[in-house]
Amino acid sequence: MATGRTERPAHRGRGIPEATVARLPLYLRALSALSERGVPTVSSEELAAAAGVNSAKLRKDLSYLGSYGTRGVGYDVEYLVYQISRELGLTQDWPVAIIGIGNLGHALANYGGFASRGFRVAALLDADRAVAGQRIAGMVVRHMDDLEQIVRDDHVSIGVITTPAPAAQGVCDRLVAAGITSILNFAPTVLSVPEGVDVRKVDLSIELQILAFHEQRKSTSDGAAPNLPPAAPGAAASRAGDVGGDLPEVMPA
Amino acid sequence: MATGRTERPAHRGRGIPEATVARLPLYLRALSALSERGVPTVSSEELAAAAGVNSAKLRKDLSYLGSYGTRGVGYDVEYLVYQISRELGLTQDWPVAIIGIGNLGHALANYGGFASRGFRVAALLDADRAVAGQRIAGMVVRHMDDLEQIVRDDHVSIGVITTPAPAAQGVCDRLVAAGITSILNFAPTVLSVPEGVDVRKVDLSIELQILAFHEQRKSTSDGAAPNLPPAAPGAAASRAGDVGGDLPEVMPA
DNA sequence: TAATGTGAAGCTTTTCACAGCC
DNA sequence: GGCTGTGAAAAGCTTCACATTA
Repeated sequence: MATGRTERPAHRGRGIPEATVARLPLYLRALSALSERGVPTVSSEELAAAAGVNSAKLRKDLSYLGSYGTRGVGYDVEYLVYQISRELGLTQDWPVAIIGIGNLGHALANYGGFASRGFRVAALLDADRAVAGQRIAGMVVRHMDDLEQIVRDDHVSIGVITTPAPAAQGVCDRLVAAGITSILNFAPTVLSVPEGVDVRKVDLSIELQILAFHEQRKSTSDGAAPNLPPAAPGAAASRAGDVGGDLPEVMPA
Repeated sequence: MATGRTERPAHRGRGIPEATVARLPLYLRALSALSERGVPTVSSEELAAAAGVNSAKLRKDLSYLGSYGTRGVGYDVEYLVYQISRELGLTQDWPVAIIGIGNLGHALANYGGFASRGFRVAALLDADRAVAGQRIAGMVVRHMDDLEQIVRDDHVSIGVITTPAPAAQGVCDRLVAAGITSILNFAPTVLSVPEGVDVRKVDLSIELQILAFHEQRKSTSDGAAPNLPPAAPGAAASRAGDVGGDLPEVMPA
């Protein structure tokens, strides 16, 4: 999410669009796969296909980083891996702390994908003293009391919040107070943070609801229902204003 | 409000912008909290604050659903909860299958947030016969062999893929062949699907990389480094200088 | 009077299409 | 000949500001 800061480093050619930044990791992943297969160069068409975007968009995106391709040939895979890694800041180490060691925190602690690109799980924390002390994924879970000290000593730069929703804002505030300016929030709640702190969220429930919206459209607009869903049992009952009268169970044409 | 009239809600049909759809769940969550606290009405200003957006955007978003507010007053909380729920398709039941019961699948199976809004975990599946048969979150894990039958018999409408990346496309293909048209993918890979199938992805590693990008900018553009990150291991510490790049060699992490 | 609903303006992102270069 | 890099057009999204209405 945008920092809201208006001041720009005034570097010529800087100012990569947010939408582009969000796709760079995708390109990087596709390039890494090519690299492992020993492929030396790749065209925008091929790379775009591997990343699931169209080639014009890919070329435009890459053009914000510089002119790293060769006309008539394509892009050097290794070179591009390096340039994107550098742009994303993956050539440095990013110690991460996971706060809230429930089911999800536990799963993330064991998730291999963390380590792969400069992200290193530096600490696991939990508010429950029964959890603190446990050994998970080769690390001892620390108690929340030590949060500030851990952030300082281990130079934690990214906090991952996997607590229950009610605890999330409090944890967030403490992270921010401890100097952390990048937070990944898995708790289903909106976090409010001061200017300059970036929060990104991962929200299962929101994703499902978006899918449901489109799924609903599919079965109502087509005559042919793919996997007909069973009728609704407990729907939100309307009070306040009889809703049923207006648009009762619409089935728009 | 809402009398028996069949006045069409302004933008019905193909009309609701994708960006708006993605925010409706956020509004719904904020409204549900208000509802539980017994708040009867809410202004766009208040609701927007609770959802973390600005009020003009909120009003515009809601206007795509219809004119559900009252000038001078605000929105009726219960009524709006119902309208958004209906628009999102949450007044019906959405049986979900989770495929791949590793750490993450396990965590999701136990995650309470599923059940809350019409999403019901109908089945857990795994390719490993040692996992199939186990009891998790009150359900018996089924073997992948039964996928097609389960999808059919339980009217599964959404597939959640939590397999390792290499297995994901195969699972996806089978889901699609079985008639599923909505997929939530947690595997770090691009899925290719035919037209008409919706895929949404949740990707931890991408989110972290986006955070890293902004974090890097902060420390290089500001004089004041918040939590100074330790220098990279072997990486060429090329700072914000542009192109210049040579180094066709990679710098993996 | 207070707060919605919405044209219009301003931005951002995507797509097009082709000049330029290897 | 093939493919990148990029202006320009189109589409999509956000914000403004105010007429409108309960």
